[in-house]
Amino acid sequence: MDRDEADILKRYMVDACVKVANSYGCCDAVGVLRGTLFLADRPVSMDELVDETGYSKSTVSSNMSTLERMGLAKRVIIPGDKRYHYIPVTDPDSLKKEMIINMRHEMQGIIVAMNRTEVDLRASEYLSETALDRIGKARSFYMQTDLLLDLISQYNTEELIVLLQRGFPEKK
Amino acid sequence: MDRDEADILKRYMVDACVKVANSYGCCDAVGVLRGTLFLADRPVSMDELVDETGYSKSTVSSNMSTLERMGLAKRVIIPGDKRYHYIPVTDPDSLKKEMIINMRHEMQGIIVAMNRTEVDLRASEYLSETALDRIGKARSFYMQTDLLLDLISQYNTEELIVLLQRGFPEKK
DNA sequence: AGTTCTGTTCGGAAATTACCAAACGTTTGG
DNA sequence: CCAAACGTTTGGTAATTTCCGAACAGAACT
Repeated sequence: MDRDEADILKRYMVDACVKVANSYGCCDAVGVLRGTLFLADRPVSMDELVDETGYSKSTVSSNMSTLERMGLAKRVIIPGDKRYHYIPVTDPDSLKKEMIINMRHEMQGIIVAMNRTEVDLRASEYLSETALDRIGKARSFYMQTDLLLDLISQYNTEELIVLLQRGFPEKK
Repeated sequence: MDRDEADILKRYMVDACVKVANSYGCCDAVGVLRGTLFLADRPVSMDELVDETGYSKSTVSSNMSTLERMGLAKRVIIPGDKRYHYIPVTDPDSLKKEMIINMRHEMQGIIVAMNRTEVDLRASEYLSETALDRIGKARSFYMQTDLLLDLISQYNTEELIVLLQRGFPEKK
């Protein structure tokens, strides 16, 4: 397969991955690498990624590390080859797990901030009831969502779909 | 309340909001504005936001627009004042709705990209079974997740928690 | 030991982004 | 219908980020 045709094939996936990466605050390279890896038909070495993406070795190295940290790529050992090779993480359970971990992390950051703010607010002589009230309500939302995410993580997606499609049988 | 004390009060919320904003790919200003708005005890005009955040009028204007577009702030009319005033969006249903819309949008972008890639792959003479298989599996994951999000959007959070805590009563 | 092949880290250049100030339309009030 | 107030848009600039190449450190093979 020549380079041009490969690039055409990769186009849509790479674009989509870049968008996703950006939405996570990552640079384009992370998305490009993820998309490239995804469409490879075997574990890919760093040189090959350098070759296929056109990025430098250092760029590929650092961005593959972030992909690894995000749980979206894994290193595998190819017997008889001392280089690292990467494979994309594609199994539903891992992807779902990562997704939920990220979201919960975000929720908990907000909750902590709200708790601290509430303490400060109460200690302040210029107490704003509105702000306190708003914090209370918003925090309970984030805590509920966090709890919900915890529950969601205890089922697999198929089970969740069944449960929610069934709904509340008692009320018609 | 003097400026210094106000800043101390705002600190945690603003920090948390900046983090959230960044995780959505937004610049710091969006987070600062959101946090400031959140802790205000009444609708806030643009000048006040300029005052409190230290950003210029143009920066506040454009970033409040994005906040509005994201469904995290709303404009309200104060009778007898021709200026716009902003209030934060804090009600659980709106926040949840926005969250789910964003996620589904992302899912659907990926699904479309995978469909296109699959067509291209099948049309290619260098057909990679591995890539095709991987696309199939990953797509079904994203489609399932999209379906799940749709189901989730049909309940409110309390209901979801009850449903999931109950689980499958038939199997013990 | 030395040599070659790894992958990571570091400093600087290039490109992008965020921000501001000024100019510009719009609306409100006189 | 003019004047003033308001908010948005538009270059230009400063700061950040991204990326590369070179230097570096570590392993494997000779």
